[in-house]
Amino acid sequence: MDAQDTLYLIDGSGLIFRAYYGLKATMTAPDGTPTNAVYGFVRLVTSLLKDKNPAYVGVVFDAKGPSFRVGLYEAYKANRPEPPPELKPQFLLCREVTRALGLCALEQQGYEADDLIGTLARRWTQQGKPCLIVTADKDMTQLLDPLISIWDGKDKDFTEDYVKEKFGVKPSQMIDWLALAGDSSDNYGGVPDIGPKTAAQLLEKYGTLEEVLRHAGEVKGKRGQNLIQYADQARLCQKLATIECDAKIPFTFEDLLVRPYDPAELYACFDRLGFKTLIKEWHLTPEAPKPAKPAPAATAQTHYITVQTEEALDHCLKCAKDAGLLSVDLETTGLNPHTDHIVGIALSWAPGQAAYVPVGHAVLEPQLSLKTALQKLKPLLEDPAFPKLGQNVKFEYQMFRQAGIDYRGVTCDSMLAAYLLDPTQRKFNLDELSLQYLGHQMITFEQVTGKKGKEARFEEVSLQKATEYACEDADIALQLCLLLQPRLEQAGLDALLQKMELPLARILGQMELWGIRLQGDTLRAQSPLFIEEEKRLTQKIYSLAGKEFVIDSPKQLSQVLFEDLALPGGKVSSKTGVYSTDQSVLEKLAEDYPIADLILAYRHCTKLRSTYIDALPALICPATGRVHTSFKQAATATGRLASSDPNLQNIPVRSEDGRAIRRAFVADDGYLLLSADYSQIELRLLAHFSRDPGLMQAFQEDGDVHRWTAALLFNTPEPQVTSEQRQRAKALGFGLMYGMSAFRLARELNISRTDAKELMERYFTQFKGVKRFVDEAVEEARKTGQAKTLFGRIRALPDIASKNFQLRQASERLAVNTPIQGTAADILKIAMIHLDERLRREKSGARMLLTVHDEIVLEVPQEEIMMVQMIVQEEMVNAVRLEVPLKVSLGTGVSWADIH
DNA sequence: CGTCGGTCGTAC
DNA sequence: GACGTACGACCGACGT
Repeated sequence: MDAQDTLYLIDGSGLIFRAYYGLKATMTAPDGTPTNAVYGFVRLVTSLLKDKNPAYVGVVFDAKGPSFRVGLYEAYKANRPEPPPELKPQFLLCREVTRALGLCALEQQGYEADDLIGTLARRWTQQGKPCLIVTADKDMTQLLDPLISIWDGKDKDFTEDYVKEKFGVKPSQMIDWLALAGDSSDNYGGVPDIGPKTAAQLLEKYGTLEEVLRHAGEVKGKRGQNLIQYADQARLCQKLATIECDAKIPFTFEDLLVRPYDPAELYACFDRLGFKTLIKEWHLTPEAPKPAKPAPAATAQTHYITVQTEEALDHCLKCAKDAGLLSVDLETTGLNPHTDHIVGIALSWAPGQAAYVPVGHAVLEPQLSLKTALQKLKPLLEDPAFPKLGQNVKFEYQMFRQAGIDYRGVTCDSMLAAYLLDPTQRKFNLDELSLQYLGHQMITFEQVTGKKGKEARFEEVSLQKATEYACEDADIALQLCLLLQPRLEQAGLDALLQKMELPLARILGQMELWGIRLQGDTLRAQSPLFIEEEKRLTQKIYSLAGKEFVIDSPKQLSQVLFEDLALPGGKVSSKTGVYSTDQSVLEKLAEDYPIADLILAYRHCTKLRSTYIDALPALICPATGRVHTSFKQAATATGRLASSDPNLQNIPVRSEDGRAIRRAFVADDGYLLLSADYSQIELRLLAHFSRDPGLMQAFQEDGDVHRWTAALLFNTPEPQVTSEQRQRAKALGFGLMYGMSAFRLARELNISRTDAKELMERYFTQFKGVKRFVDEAVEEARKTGQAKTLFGRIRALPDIASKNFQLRQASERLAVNTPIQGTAADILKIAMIHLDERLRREKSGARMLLTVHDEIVLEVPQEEIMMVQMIVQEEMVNAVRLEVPLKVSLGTGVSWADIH
């Protein structure tokens, strides 16, 4: 279905009412006029415009004055109360804003909105074109037919099945159903004693109202009598419920064409209503419209073609070979490489030049088969010497791999390039990058499919539309790569892209494809136990609190603890003014008040259950029985990876209950899990960067670094260091890397601020190199405006010289922490790349599955376990040469819990 | 009614 | 206010 062919009819009056009651009535324009209904209405209409990009829209309102139905029945809508005074002025405002948006506002004396909608919808669909009605009014379902569909403006489609399920009748019986059951909002009663259920039963049996009335004698009891007595009333109601589809109206469809809006007028309109967020979203300004700004780099002229023959594909390949590069973008049925498949391949070889090769669209036009297309493309795709470009090439790598192609020779990924240039940026999707770097607004997926999110099926899109969309993706990715490559080289980041991020993308793609085996039943069995425990704790907490409340709500909990029970509350949030109820506060309270302990236990239970026990089994891929996390390579400010869906980088390990969750992660049959993690990598990096002799020696001796530090710090022989001294040394070490304050250290160690301050000073006196490193890191950041890792990865620190003390201090902490955390991330990435290469060379059957910041998890054939342990250790330890040795600890087991 | 920020807790 | 990097569940205010 093509959005441009569709007529959209919006039931303005009905939606205004819904918006009014749905949104709180506290919103007002600067002049005091209530605006909640207008706001809801505008939100709906604007999102429709954005998502569907329609050509024809009518926004239909009830006319003032009586409708023709009053002539049929005096009391029609008589008991409907006047709209509330806060709503009344909003009707006119909605009409105004409709016009300001370039849409037609329709109304006609004597008719209700329904009649205009019915009439327009029928006339439009007579031309064989589809119509979508946006309304929340169930009465409208009588209009449903193959070309007329109804959407409630939120999440429901009023399909025939939906009507059948909800009301028990077919859409064509809706009028008769209303006639029998009545409609209180329109003040017609139908037949007494007959409600929705009975009406549906009768119509199921007899088909129509007239047939029901004819068989009234067969209906038992009072209802039968009433059917006879009130037959005429029912017939009248039938007339009232019938939407007039042949209204005399002066409009033509040309009136419904969406006109370009006048930005200045729209600004004035939104401004008067006080819709600030909308002004921002639409980039409106009070000035007259500027001429559309030319995109700085995006090519204005585009030549996109659809490839439907082998000859045409050959031609594209020749173009690519002549150009010496190829940008590739796949269109698929979805994002899961295990269950989804390729429906088309977009290729671009020069800015503005692209081709789309559809191979699996559910349309009648001729297409090449996937097999044919891939056969032709394979040599180029697998040629490591022929440069390929793309956006998020990890995905292409995965999809190609599932289709039997070993995608190689990628020399640029626009997402990764942009990430290296500025890793603090929020988003790296193609749309954002296009807007940011090329000043070009791309077509949205919704505009192409005409639908939102899940229901959208790219394979059903016409080849013409698909070509526009897919070619743009490949084209823009190519343009971005051409633009970003030189900038990378300029910034000295090219090697990181070529030698680190691009090779890693391939490995991550492979790791995600493997996934890790998860025993869902093991987890599912635990859920009821946790729920039981939660119930028990809940009751105990209620009884101690003396009332029931939502324990999960920090606000309510704080009220109970610190106001009702008047416990000593400490921290107060600056933003919300609520007493904190976090772990540290509750732990303090727990010394004296048992309720705090119970709440801690409750939190522990609900956390584990909702975040892991209930969530994880749902993410097991039915095709593989394993969970396939998504590793995000462009997510963190420091260069670390992130994991989501599920996040496998925060699976519990510290508590016993938590470890039970790790027990569900197991090796495949015949395999063992092998986990290798860098020991103290960040502290070792601190030693490396600072060249501090004391710290370096601690690692060279390969003992207990915290004990060693404590010995130096407290001037005590190592064996006599107390556990408290060791704990303090440990907290200091970590605190330093994070730029800790004396305040925090004091809290951590439960000592006074003065003692903490003195401790820190002692540390800096003893470890002079560390002090020097911290100062130099800050100084360097101030000079360059950025922090840098050992391998040249950068992070901009715009606030490093800020006059705002807080901002500046935060940046100074980042200046110290980012090189350490980021270098650790770099080292792990290098180790992964070396390890992958080595396992390949040794023809090992071991598979890398996960990585958790300083850890790599592999699945290893049992018979290879000894060899692979050696290999992993070697590659990790030798990933890089530092002033101090790297150390790796290894563990193996059937489950992930067996290892740590 | 949807979105989004705040708080909390898990990991390294 | 007051130690870095993430993801995500949940609540509840916001929008004007």
